[in-house]
Amino acid sequence: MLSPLHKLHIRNPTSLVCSVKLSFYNLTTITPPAADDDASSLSFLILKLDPQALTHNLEFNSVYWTPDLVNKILKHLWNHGPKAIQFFNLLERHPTYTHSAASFDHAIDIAARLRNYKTVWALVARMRKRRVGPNPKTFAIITERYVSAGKPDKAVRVFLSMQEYGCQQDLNSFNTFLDVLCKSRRVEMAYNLFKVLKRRFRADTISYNIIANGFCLLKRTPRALEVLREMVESGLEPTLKTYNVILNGYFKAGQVKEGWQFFLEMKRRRRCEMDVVTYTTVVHGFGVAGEIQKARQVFDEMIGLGILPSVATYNAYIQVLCKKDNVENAILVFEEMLKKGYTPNATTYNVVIRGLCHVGKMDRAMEYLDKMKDDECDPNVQTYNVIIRYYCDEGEIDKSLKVFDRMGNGECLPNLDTYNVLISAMFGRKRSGDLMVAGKLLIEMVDRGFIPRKFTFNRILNGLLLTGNQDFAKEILTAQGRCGSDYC
DNA sequence: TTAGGGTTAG
Repeated sequence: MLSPLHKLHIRNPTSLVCSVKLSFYNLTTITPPAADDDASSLSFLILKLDPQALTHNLEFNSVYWTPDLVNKILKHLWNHGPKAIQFFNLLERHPTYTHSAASFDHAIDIAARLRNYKTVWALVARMRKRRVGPNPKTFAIITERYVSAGKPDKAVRVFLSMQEYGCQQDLNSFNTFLDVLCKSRRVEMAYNLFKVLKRRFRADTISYNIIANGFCLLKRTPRALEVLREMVESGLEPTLKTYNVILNGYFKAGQVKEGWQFFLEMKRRRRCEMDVVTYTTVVHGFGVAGEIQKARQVFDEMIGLGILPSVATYNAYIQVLCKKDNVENAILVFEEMLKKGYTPNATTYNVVIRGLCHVGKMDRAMEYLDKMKDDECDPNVQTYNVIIRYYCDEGEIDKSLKVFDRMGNGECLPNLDTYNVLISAMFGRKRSGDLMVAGKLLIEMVDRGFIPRKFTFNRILNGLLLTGNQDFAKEILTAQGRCGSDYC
């Protein structure tokens, strides 16, 4: 059955609205699960229309809304937070459809990323009122956002208050929160909390692995080993994952010799089986250290032992070949991967594209971008960012703007990095008009909920005042005013 | 989304 939304692939907003109305009115039966196309067409419509127009044009009662469709749309609108929240709120007034817990979680994540905590807590309250949450995942999201916004103390308070919101706390939520702190490099804080609460939550191997991995991320392998000693003393046995954490820790800290010794030790002790993650860690570790021969040897060894490489293994191997060997050799491995029947993912393409860009083969990088579409592997924001960045570095601003336009027309919205790279590039080239483009990009990014650095505002404002463009400078100042109260 | 391996470039 052809989706009723199939006609939405029209880039002209006016005709788009008409086709939506027509197709929605024709809709009488229950639609099949949301196709990606439906989600992107609806996202495109939501982006084009202001909320009022949306209420009038989008026939909410006629679309067969499902949590799956709503989640897909929220994902599409990830880099346009204000629109995503408007859409979510609009749909919340729907007469029959009610949001799922997962959709609430998405919306909460988006609001928290915009640092709009008032909305976050309002959503939590609504979630509770409708009896769909909040759940441990909701709190994982909220605490993670507080930590990454530089408010780890607030995150701890939120974690400790979970029960007041009717959300049960257990070892899982404890471990999740420890991991949130560790991943944001607040490892000491995580460790202190761990010491205080480990008895209450009956900390397990996973808790210790999380803390050890945190210290490894900080390249503090000795501290990680200390944590594991503590673990053994408390009567818990290390697992393969524990060993993989330490192995990775050595390589991350640049202790290649120690890593290799540890790997041999794991091999020697038969009781410790090794898996694809172990091998991927070592291939990547040697590669990053520039020891390509060793990386290749370990890669071959794993195949010889019958341990199947995963797509991640190939990605790691291809990446280090690009960086420390030769992009053509990396492409040979990419081709070999295809021959063996693997399906490359966006990361695979991204590392190859980056490799090509890095040696100035921009045309071939663009070919791979097209190839992604043919292979039904959607380019993501990182894909575009790499190409835009390298075009900018080469001074090919017009080409990078062309790629940027492709994003705007397609299914991938630019993120903070995209805007920062483009705006900086506008200052590298002393051409009249560039300042205006930079200013327009700046306003667009603010409208989409991104917060530019103060430096960026000042740079553009100074330029505009020097060229006597007072009116546009005022517009920029208004945009700056919309950046929130805790802006600095 | 209870833990371990793979994305930019600096």
